[in-house]
Amino acid sequence: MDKGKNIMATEKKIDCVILGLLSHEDLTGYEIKKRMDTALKYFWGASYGSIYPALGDLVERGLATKRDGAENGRSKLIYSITGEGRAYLKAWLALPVEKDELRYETLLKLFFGKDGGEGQAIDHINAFQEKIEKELPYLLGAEKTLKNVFDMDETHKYYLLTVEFGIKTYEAYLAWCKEAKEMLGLTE
Amino acid sequence: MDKGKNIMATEKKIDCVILGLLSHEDLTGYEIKKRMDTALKYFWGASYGSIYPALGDLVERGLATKRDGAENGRSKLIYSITGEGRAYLKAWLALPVEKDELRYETLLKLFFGKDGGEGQAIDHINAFQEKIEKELPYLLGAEKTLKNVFDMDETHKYYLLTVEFGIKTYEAYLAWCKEAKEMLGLTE
DNA sequence: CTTACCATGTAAGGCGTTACATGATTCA
DNA sequence: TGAATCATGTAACGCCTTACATGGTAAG
Repeated sequence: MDKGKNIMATEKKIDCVILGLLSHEDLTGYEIKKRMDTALKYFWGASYGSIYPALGDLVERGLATKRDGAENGRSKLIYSITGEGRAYLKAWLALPVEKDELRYETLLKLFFGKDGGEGQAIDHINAFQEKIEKELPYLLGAEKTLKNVFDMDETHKYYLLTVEFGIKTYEAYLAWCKEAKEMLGLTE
Repeated sequence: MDKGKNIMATEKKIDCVILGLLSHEDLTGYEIKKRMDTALKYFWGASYGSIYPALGDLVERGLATKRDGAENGRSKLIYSITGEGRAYLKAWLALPVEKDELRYETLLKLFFGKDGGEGQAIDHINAFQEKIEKELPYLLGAEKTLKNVFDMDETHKYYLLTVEFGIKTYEAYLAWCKEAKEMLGLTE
């Protein structure tokens, strides 16, 4: 229940992500979801079903505040981080990382690939490759954009770091796809 | 509820992993867990709390059978895959991959790294790097072993494929760690 | 003799997704 | 006028981990 130096109750990751986003700018739940689907998508995801309840919690616990930001009849709730929220975020950032987790169904299917046959294994690799090839350009685009604002905003340097991670791993994935198909092709 | 060409009720991944392992050899629940903690650990994990109940289900559904394999007083339940189990596994392998998912808390903390400061960001990167450096030798060892049995057993070719994936990505991770620290060091 | 490993399981609870429900506005 | 996007939320359910509970054996 208590992990030693950890003073924080139970840092739910969703809370931390939201607070992190709010620490940069005020946002609506909808906008938070959009950030998750773009900037964070390569290493973290969340659905409305977890975002909205979390926002309610955050406000209740005094880590964020909610205000009405309706514009010409379109209802909108804008959230801001509080001082306590910033303190909470800072405390979480100081804690060591608990878990980095990768769950690739593609690798699972490949591991048992013998039972499905070579052609099927290659199909799975191709599907994987296409997905990566489709996403890589977005990362490359983000890299270019971010490098231009490099010394305009410190925040972007950290963002760039995660983009570089995505690019490097995606490129490694593509190299693997090529090799893997060759390996399978050799013995057919 | 129904994903088109998918005849299978709801292919729970845990069932598929277990069937996959059982398709290679008969195993106890304990041994299945060990496989997950070694060979599969780089891309899939599971706890006893999910393995044992799943094994029970599999037997109930006729996809596996259970037999007593007690040895000198040590109780042991050995599971085997059935013909239906093999058919189920084959059907699952033929379906397209639904989701490959990566959740790296390290990247999350880095994304919001500005709020924690440069030193902290570097600490997180170093911790990540150490973890990778500790695990890479196991993958390299597995690679060597597998390459020796390459044409002895077709099954091992597929296993090798996943090991190569691990090696390639881990090497990319290490390259990124180096670059990331340089990037942070530059502007201090 | 005690630590590590072998071995099986359950119960509670956490965390999150999917699907549902609703409704306004903007753009083509 | 219809589709896409903006916008907020709930309910059901699924899936899994953690912690608990138990007990035998092998090795040092």
